[in-house]
Amino acid sequence: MPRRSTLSIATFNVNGIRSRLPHLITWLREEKPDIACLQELKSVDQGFPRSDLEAEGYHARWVGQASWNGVAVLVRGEESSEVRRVLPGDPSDSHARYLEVDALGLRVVCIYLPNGNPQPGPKFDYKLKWFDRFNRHAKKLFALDTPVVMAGDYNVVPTDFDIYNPRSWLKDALLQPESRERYAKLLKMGWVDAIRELYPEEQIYTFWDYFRQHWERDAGLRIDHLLLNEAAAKRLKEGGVDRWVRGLPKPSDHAPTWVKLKHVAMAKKPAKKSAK
DNA sequence: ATGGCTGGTTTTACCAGA
Repeated sequence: MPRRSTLSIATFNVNGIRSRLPHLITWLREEKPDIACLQELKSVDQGFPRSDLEAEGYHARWVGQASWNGVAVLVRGEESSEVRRVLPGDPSDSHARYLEVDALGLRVVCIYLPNGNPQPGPKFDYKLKWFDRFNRHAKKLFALDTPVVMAGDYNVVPTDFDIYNPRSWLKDALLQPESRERYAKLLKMGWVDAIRELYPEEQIYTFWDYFRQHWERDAGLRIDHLLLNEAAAKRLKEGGVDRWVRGLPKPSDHAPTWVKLKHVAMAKKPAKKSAK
């Protein structure tokens, strides 16, 4: 296993893992995240490119689904251990949107929160219900002594500062007060929005839609988030957005977003006996 | 108010994304 002084954890909505595999591999080689949470695989379990990623040195766990959704966690040079692959609270929910693992001394939660458009409507109702279930579970996770990182596509623009211009998005599910209230509730629990913590006064975007040359005009939204519990927030060193990946030809509409945490000791050395 | 673009499937037409 590679020696690590810091741990980097990234989240990347790939928008189709098979069509994005070349970009994903280019990015993994260039940035070498220790842990990568992926969303929108749009692939059944059998279609997941496990061996391609293993050839790059990454062990993967994933939850697939035909056509839509799908999440995965990649760990460089080490296996993760699965904690759960279903968000608790609704046995009838069959969407592949959640994966929770232990890896490299961290608890890592990878989420693909429902988009919720159009709103109002059943999809928006589903979004809010999913969000409520997530918040209930997040409350339990926050209490862990282990550092916890909840990373993913939250499909929420937390404030008007997190979008180039809210005007044409006012009716969108991503900006609704009901969505924002639930995100704010997480922060109120104590979860630290790592990117906002690091850049309190900069406009940071993680998503640029494919329309109207939004990328070229840097008309973006910040919707991919990494939330840290206290133990993780204490170790926060840096973070950022790998915008260059959004600039590649035929890109995902999201860019990888990441944090670096001071390394978590994996095992304590036996205490030295005092020399008295 | 609409549509602009993209990936995946049900493929030359659709759904969903955000």
